[in-house]
Amino acid sequence: MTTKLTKASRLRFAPSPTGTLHVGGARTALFNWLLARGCGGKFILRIEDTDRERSTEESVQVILDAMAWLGLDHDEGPFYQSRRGEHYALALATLRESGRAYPCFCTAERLDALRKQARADGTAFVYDGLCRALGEDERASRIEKGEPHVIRFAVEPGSITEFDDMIGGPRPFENDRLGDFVIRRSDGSPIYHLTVVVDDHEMEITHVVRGDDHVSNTPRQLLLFDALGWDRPHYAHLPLIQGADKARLSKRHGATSVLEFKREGFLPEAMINFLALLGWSLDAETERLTRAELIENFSLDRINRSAAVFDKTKLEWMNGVYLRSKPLDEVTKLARDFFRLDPDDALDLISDKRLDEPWFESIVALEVERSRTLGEMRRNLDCFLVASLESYEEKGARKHLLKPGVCEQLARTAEALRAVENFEAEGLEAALRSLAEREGLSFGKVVHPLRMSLTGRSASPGIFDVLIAFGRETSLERIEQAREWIEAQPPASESPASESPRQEQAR
RNA sequence: GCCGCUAUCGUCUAGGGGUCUAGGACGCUGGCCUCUCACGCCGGAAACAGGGGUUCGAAUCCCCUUAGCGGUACCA
Repeated sequence: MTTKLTKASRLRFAPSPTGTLHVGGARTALFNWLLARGCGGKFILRIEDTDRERSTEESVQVILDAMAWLGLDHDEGPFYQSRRGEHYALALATLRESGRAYPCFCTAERLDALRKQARADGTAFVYDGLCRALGEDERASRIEKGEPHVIRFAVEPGSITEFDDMIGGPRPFENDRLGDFVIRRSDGSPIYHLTVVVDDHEMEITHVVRGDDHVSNTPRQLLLFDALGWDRPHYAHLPLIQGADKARLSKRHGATSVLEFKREGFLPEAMINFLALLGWSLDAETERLTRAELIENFSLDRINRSAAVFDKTKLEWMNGVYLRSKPLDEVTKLARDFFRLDPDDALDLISDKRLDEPWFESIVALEVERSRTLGEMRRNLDCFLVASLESYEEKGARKHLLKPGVCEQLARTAEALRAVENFEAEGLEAALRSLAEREGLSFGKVVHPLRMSLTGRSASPGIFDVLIAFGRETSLERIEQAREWIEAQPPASESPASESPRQEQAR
């Protein structure tokens, strides 16, 4: 077995189903997947659900869904540790027979006391091996009596475990710091360290690539591999991902679950690209890499040794880049599916039907370059999808609608629009420009109130595009509604800034 | 507390003794484009944690300090 990855290499992702798949786990999965795909080896999915208290089926489903969304397909599995009890029991028996494991009857109270004492002494807690000294006869009789006990692994005192981390380099470890650790609970279930070792061996895992939080587990697992007489896999420990405050990523950092990003309208390919660049880089400038390029170029030796902060803003930028680079019909389909998927979204029947019309593609075209995610696009497109506007953006209304003369001017704008022969960009521009000229107004003074009337906002696609998207009839309707709204507003308050001339200037 | 890992712009990073007056990207910012917003384009501010060594020469090697993170379970 070599460090180099070959077609014979077998890697795995082994999450515990105790919550959602967060970006850290997703990155670990991605790195394993890239490595496997890059060398033509196998990628195995294993669900580590030996903790019956915390593992849930929903969580398993979430992991599966998230992996599928990201396109991280596995060649074998998913295997469930909860269904592999006999394999662990067998390994346990072997260890018992060879004398490398023994029953321990120490109570939680005694252990707690030892822990406190160690703390007081300024040293790390290590089990003192009390029960290791027990004779087989006593062990048998106490077990016979039904005394609760765990099984501990007997660590060779004074020994050293060393391994060469493919990312971190040589890591010698004093086994005395471990003490005889537990490998089976008093309820008879196996502990993680044992299950990983048994599974990694039986599934013939050659390279274990996992989070940095597992480094301290590695010596224990190595000890078990050795005691069982099995070959050790190679290890690579990935630096962790941190939140903006440099703390370990958690719920308080906002969206951290992969499926949350999906819900917000991120694209899996952008997610993959971004995650790959968290702790790994190809060179000094390459930012965008396709899946194929990642597979081809990804390698362990260009992985950073320091933790990276998850920067959502940059992810948003990258997602925008991907969105903009897609062909329009593809974005349209994505948008349509995304809009319909959102359970919180109350698209009425009429607009839902319109999602299938060519018209929908035309409005998507207007917002792609203004949207970084599909969610943002949904919000930007809202004014086109509702039957009528419910409100006007406050600041914009104050600036562009509630000014003297605007209401009347909108009436004349409406007239001009009614008179346009061909309701397309050229004709509309000519009409509005000549209107502005006749009125002695800047073009913007004509456009802004119109934009507010049509979209309810001060920012939108180009006004001609907006007019065309609505069509003459709806455009005129909205102008009329805006005029009614303006008239319904209480007269300008007596704030010094707005003063009297405003009313008088009204023509 | 103890053990371990890490330390380049706010963030992701390039850099592996001279080519570094430290490069790219996000973000921020000035400008151009312009009916607004975006997009795009052009410019700007912004970093080698601190202190000792080693060396003719240190962002690069070593040590210490500091800071952050991880681990310290009958969780995984």
